[in-house]
Amino acid sequence: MAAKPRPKSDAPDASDRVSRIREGVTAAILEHRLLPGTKLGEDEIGEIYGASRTLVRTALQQLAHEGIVNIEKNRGAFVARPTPADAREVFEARRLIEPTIVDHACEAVSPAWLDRLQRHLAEEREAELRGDARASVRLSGEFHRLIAEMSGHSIYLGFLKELIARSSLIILLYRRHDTPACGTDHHAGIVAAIRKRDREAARAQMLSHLDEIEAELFLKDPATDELRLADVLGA
Amino acid sequence: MAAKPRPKSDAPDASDRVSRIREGVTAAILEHRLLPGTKLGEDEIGEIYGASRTLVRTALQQLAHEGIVNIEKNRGAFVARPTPADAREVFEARRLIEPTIVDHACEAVSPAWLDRLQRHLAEEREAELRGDARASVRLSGEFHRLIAEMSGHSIYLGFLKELIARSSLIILLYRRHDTPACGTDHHAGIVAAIRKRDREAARAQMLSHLDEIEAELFLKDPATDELRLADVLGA
DNA sequence: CGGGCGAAGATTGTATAAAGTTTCGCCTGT
DNA sequence: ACAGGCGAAACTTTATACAATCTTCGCCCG
Repeated sequence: MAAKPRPKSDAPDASDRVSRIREGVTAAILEHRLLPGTKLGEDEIGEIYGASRTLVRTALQQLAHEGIVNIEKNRGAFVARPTPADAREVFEARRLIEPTIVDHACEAVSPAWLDRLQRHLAEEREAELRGDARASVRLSGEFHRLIAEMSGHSIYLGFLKELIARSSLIILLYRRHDTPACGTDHHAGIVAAIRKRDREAARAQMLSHLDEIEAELFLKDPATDELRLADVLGA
Repeated sequence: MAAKPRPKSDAPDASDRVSRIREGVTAAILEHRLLPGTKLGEDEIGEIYGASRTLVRTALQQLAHEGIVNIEKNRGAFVARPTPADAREVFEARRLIEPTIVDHACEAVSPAWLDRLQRHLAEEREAELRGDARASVRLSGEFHRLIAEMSGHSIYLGFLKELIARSSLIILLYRRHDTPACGTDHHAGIVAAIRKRDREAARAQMLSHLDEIEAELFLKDPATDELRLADVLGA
């Protein structure tokens, strides 16, 4: 009669070693410590985490499936370098999915969740105040993921995790100015709408928030090899 | 000028050995030759494909990420058994994403694509006529994937591939009657709308098509262990 | 005769070693 | 001096061997 814990396949924070590697590398990419194009050698990572290449390889394959790492046959794994076309696709998908997610989040609202959101906003403000760009980037993505968790839809959550990870890379590559990745004010507005259970307002604010993020990107179209090279040299 | 400078990480039909295993197992699951709950032993599969466990393991991990296989620690891999709650999430996601996909497909329409769709419809009708249930199930899913490919959005395509695979399992588990998985007529109607570039009609038809599929499912809620057992014995 | 304990078997998780491929430096020939 | 090719080093890929874990079946005890 056990209630069936049912850890499912992709337990969010499984404490096994491959998850530690995956989350470590993910954090490094999302906080922009690892730049797009960086080679991720198996020995190198294995040394850092004290694991054999078998585990590292598993973690890298998962990251490849999430789209933030490219694995080239017989050449190795590299931090992904999304093209402008990729960027447009990612943001189009987010504009489609995230309004629906906040909609559901409005129905799942509870004091515990509101508290959690409030604490997150405080964390974001704090990071922004002390000018910690890395923490800001990470927290900014976590806000969106938090709302997806709140919605209770595991499929949307899985999709969005992928989209957020890719977005972080895109923002790094194509942001015009060094403005904060997401406006904390927008996030506060979204939380306010959720608190009032105003689904329409929440949808609208989420949509305009995403539009604003994308508007700050400079998505030049051709992305020819020459321009790519120029990017690398400039970086 | 090279049309394909980068094969990307998840090439759809890479001809390496792990892809062969993955596609073989996927096909078996999607054609309902492997039933939910079936254990997928590593040695067993490795023997079949003449590969070592390393490659089998890689393939199984990919399938786990796609959601059609569950990997339980120290126990092995099993064909996934989606719950009714999973089923509702999958179809909600499809209702959100697929109308947008056909919308884009309408803009990408070309004689070559129309021909491809037409040939696919013929294949579906043929399979249905000769009562080949396995081929029908497979082709039915491939129709939706074809439209996603047509839309040109690789992210939507990736998401939908996952959703289609899970849908196939869901339909197997929860279908009321032995009706064909998808009405071929509906597919023909959708193609007609695409040909006319009537985006609104295409969206509407796709939506009602999905509604109809879900309506034929019997998503009992509790899914207690006793009922599960009854399912197995009945199958 | 039923239930619990325990050892044997089987299966997965992990590490290490062998094999194949790519890349880059170096050398030779023109 | 430069272009082209040869070769070694480094890396990924694949296979195999070892360790840890779970399952199963038999046996003993109540």
